[in-house]
Parts: sequence; C-alpha cells; structure tokens
Amino acid sequence: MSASQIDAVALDGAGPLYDQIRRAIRDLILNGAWPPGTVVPPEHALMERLGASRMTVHRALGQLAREGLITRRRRSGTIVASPPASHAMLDILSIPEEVRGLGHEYSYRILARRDGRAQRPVVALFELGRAVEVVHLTVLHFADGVPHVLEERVIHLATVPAAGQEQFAAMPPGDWLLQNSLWSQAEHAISAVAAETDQAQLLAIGEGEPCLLVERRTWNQREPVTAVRLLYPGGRHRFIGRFGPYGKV
Amino acid sequence: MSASQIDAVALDGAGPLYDQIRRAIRDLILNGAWPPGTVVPPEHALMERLGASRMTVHRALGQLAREGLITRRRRSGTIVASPPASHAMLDILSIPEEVRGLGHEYSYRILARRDGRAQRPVVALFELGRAVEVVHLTVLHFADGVPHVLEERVIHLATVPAAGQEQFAAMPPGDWLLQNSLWSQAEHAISAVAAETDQAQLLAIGEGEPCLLVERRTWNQREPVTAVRLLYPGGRHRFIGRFGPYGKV
DNA sequence: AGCGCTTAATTGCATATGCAATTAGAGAGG
DNA sequence: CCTCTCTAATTGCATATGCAATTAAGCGCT
Repeated sequence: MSASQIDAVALDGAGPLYDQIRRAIRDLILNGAWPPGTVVPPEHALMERLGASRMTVHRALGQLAREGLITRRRRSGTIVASPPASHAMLDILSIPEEVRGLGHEYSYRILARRDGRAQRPVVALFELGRAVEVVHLTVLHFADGVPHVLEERVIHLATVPAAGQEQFAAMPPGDWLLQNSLWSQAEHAISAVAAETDQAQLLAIGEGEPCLLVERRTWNQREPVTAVRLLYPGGRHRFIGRFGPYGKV
Repeated sequence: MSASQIDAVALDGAGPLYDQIRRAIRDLILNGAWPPGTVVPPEHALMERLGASRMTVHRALGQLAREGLITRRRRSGTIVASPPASHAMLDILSIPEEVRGLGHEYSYRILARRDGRAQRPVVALFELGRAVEVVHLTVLHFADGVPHVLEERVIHLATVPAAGQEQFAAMPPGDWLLQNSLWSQAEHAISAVAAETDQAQLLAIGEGEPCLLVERRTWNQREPVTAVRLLYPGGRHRFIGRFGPYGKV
C-alpha cells in the first residue's frame, strides 16, 4: 500500500460518514484507479487518514465486501476483487469462456472490419447526436467448429483509442475489450428474430429460422465504450436465471 | 406487534449473532409468517427478547433493509416490505401489469383447462419422479385486443389446493397465484423458437415466425408451485436489463 | 372541533473498547 | 537449509454509550 494509494481516498462530505467512505473506495475501484488485486489500506490506516473510528471504516469495507467489490481475509488484509467472469443469466461477457464452459473447443474468425465514422444506425444505438469514430467488426464464433454465435460490434474509438491498432488476432474483440478497457454500466435487450439470408448462411441454419438476439451497450461513466449484437441460433441456446420474490437468490 | 409475533423470532445458534437474527427474521418473512405490512418489533424489543445489544439487532435489521425485505422509518418503526411487482428484466410476474405499463388495455381468455394427473412432460418440467395432481391451463393475453402472449401453465395442487376450485374469472392464473400462494424461488429460461401452426393462429402471426419462449418454474421451499411457458411474438417484444461489472446496478 | 406545541418512541450514526480468529512472517532451533 | 514455534497484524464480532433526526401522538389552548 503506497502513500499515493491511501491519499486517493477522499470524502465528499455528503451523507453518512460510512457511506462517504464506501463510495470513495467504490469509485476508486470502478474508475480503475485500484485495479483488481490492489491492496486496500488496512482499517487502522484508513481510520487515521480519514479521522473516522475503526468501526465506521469497518462498516464501509464490510458493505463493499458484501457487494463483492473487495475480498477480506484476517491478517492478510483486503484486496480489490476481480469482477466475476459471468454472473447468471445474460451477463455472459466472454464467448470463449461460455463455449469452453459447455465443453466445446472454441475458435473464431473475423469476417469483416471497417474503421471510420459511424453510420446512422450505430449513432442511434449509442443514443448520440453526432457521428463518431468507431471500429466496426463482424465476428463469427465456433464451438467445435460449428457456428455458435454471430457477433456484430462497434467500438467507440474516443473511449478506447487502442482499438484502432488492435488486430484481435489473439482473442476476439469482446475479450480484448474486457482486458483493455473499463466499463461501469451495461444494458442488454433480448428478442427473437428470424435469421436473414446472409446470417443464416453464416450460422449454417435455414433462412428464417428463429434466433435469439442479444444486444448489449456498454458505457464507462457517461462515455460509450462498445455496442454489440449477438445472434444465437434459436434451438441450440437458452439463457437461464434464478431469483426469489425479493430479488436474486 | 403481538407477543406471538416476537416469540416467533428464534435463533439457531449457527454463526455470528447478527446473522442469526437476520436469518431468523428473513425466514419469517419468506415463509409468510410475517406477510407484507407486518410490524416488525422495534429494536429494543428484539434486543430484550434475544439478549443481544441494540447495535447487533440494528446491524441485522439494517442488512434486511438493504436487501429490500423490510422498510424502516424513524419513529414509525419497521414493517415488512412488499416484494417489488417486477424488478428488471425477466422478473415480469404479472402480465396485466406489464401490458398496462406499456399503455395498452389488458384482457385475457382461458382457452382450455384440464384437471388431473400430470402428463409426462409436466413431470419432467418439475423434475419429479412421479405423476402428480395438477391444474393445466391455456390462457391467451391481449393488449388492446391484439394477442400479446400465449400462456401454458400447470399448477401443483398439493401445494396450492385452492386452485382446484378457482375459475380464474377475476384475474389470470399468474396473478391469482401471486395473491394466493407463496413462492421462495423461481427459475426461468429464455430461448427462441418458431411458432407452431396452432400457436401462430392464436397469436395471429405467421407459422414459423420467431417467438421468444420464456419458461418459468416456481417453488416454495422444496415444493413445486407452478410452471409456465410464455410464448411472445418475437418482433414485438424485448426484455431489457441493466448491470455493472460487479452485478446489478 | 381545530390548531399548534411538546413529548417521547424509534431509527440512524459514530465512537470507544475489548476480545476472538486467522495467518503471514519473523525468529529459534536443529 | 529446513522446520517448528511464536508473534503480531489484520479482520470479525459484540457490547455500551451518546447524541441526532424524524415524527406519531398526546396535550393544551382557544
């Protein structure tokens, strides 16, 4: 724990002290200032730095631990947790992981790439009022050599400039983005559509066959990061989730 | 707050005290012993009853409040919260609410009803090893008179005996169950399928058109309550959810 | 009856204190 | 160098205490 790290914890004076502390640390994690694995200062250090009692610091850290942002162990201390690779339902972020998790061999192929100003549909997708520089990719993912999902993606270059040079040879763009960009919020929508002629051909299914369409948009703070449309052949896929009357269980 | 209510709070001796208290009260709520609106004993009463300090009781109740099971107000006290009618995504439990929320007029029609022993597919759905007594219903829901979703449902009579006499004239079976049964866990699966001939006719769409199929099974403790298949015409529906890297936001 | 003031019940927050549990790392001993 | 032991750092839990904030309900006055 360096001095700069603990100095980064700053309160905003709004609301209860324990919550100021919680938000201060949460924001450092969400902003990437404290990436996963970072050692969080021990309670007594934060206590001195912030002029709060240990119990108050403890309360803040306890909540962050329950929220899954940090993991705590006696004697070892507190470290920033890695976000779970995929939690429940639709929060599948890594297609390679998904495919391998199903016991298949994963591969992928970049079918098309176009850099430049976003076309109108993309602008609408991001709810932007103006054209922006993007990378536009079409990727086909395979499970045991069989087409698994068709991905169409745009990456917002202003937020992720490194994407302009990246060839996505080592890993598909979704995984590359997970490692090379930050995101703080995502939104997805699921619907059922019929496969278009060219889509059906790529996925090796019949034209007009039902497919699950997952559309996901991702932001970091207010900046758009990426938007993706994933087209899954209908019969072969289902998304499962569990919950209770008051929420997830 | 009656004496019987506070006497119902019983610890199990396992784990931290605050967590025993939290679980004891949570279970009373989830079991229906304390239905929504029930007044939870004030902190000092629980403190005496349980022999714990006020801070410890406070910690337990604070967590339950964050989890949304109870709502607390100074001076007024603590009451059991009503489960949110629908939270995010697929947790749509009431089709009338969903339809009206979209600004349409809701109506429904029971197309078929069959009481008796469950057929094999239903047994498989509930993962039971034996045939059970069920009510089997087919319901079509309309938005502004247009078919909105086709529902096929089985209700487990042993768990919800009142369903045997119910005609579902005042409200569709999903809503009736929400008011007349308890559930502690649900699981849903989403997939895309092509509409069968008869389904297409009922939904007034073309045969083979893509539809979103939502299958949901519900239990109370270990007992099956109901299982339902909801078939949504594909183009007209999408399910939306939001989340952050560490979970829902 | 109605209006305003006061009281007190209840939750919310923060602190100080003490002890328990865990375990990394230092140090002793071979 | 290796192993064992012990120490101490760190988190986890519970209590006691005090004060602040909110507000339902009672009380008194007109």
